[in-house]
Amino acid sequence: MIASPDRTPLPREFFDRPVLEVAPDLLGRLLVRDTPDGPIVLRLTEVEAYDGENDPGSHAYRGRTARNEVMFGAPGHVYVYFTYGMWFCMNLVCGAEGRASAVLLRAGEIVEGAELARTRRLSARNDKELAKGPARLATALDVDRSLNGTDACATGDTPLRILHGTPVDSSQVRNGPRTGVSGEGGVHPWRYWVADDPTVSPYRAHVPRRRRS
DNA sequence: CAGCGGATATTCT
DNA sequence: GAATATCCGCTGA
Repeated sequence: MIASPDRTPLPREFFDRPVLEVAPDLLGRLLVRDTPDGPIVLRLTEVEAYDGENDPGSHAYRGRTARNEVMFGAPGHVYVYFTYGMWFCMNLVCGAEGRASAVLLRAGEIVEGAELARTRRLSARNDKELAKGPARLATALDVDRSLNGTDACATGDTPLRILHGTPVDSSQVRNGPRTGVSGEGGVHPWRYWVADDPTVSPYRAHVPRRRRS
């Protein structure tokens, strides 16, 4: 008998810990996105840790900028960035305020509201692909710049909240190199995923691509 | 299935 | 000016 997922919110203290502790602990948690048409609920299956100013792969590595400002703020808030000219990706800020670490939400399983997610993910060939990859996840949950800086731990009127769900047993957590991270930052095995889960994205090493003339 | 290149704009150097 | 925490569609096996 499997216990049903715990639908109570994760407290802010959950995020106020070192990011390498928080990241694997996020697997199996539930993200609730309230849209005008109804809620979409996602079970997290793949995440990546970025450890502030010490981490060459982190957006915060070269200090505070307009883009990464939210990373330097309080834990439990949402950091959204825009990349490759087309895509949004979302993170949850971790550690004490000023630590500038965050967890990139890379993939998950839509457990409720799949019909709503499908309307934005028309290229997905099946429901397992709806949120298989960080930009796909953000697209499926209708996450864009407007959610940057919002509080995922706030009670009440928030567009996005995170719930306890059912944490994944450590025996089922795998880890390996981060995806698409260039240079020295690529060496850290700070990508975490649920073993054998079909919604986890395929690993791709970073490939620098020159802009066409 | 793998490999490739195009799309696209913000961000930082 | 160059790189990017990516995805998609096409090609060839």
